[in-house]
Amino acid sequence: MKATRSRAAARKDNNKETVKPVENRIVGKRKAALQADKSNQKRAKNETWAKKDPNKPKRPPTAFFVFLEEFRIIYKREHPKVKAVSAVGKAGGEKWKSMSNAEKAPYEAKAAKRKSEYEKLMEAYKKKLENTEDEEEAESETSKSQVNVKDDEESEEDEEEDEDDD
DNA sequence: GTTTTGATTGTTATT
DNA sequence: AATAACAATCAAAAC
Repeated sequence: MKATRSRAAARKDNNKETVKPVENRIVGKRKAALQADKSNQKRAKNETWAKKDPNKPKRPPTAFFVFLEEFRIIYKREHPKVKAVSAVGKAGGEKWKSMSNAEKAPYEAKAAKRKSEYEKLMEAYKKKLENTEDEEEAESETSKSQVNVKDDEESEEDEEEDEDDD
């Protein structure tokens, strides 16, 4: 199935996400863009790639994924020999469907919490972008009523660079 | 040697 | 509204 190279390859080809329509509806057959992302970051420094968000908040894990994280550990304990991620995925999916809403409740709750954090991160992320991208600030609100004269202290502290450890 | 793929479902994002 | 894309994972496969 090389046809399903997904945007992962496209990303390395072009920083732009050339979202090409999947074959038909094979949704569960493409991802792995995270690993490439790591390399992309490195490459971004070397090349003019740019367009790489260092701290872009990723989508919050769904209840299923939260459950999977736990299930993975269990599965590995039961099948220490299994090294295929697909195996856990399959088993997890099967079990997930076997669970009742009550069982999924805690996972959904956690997922919901993650979502909240995601939104918050997204907000901060957007703010950062504006700050970074704002080259010229149009100050045209002279006659308008500026109410932001309070205190706009921006929390800029997370600026740790990724150092490579040998 | 580095990059990609594989598999699951749910949720976010875009159209 | 609907559909596409992506969220983790880790080792093997592919290039």
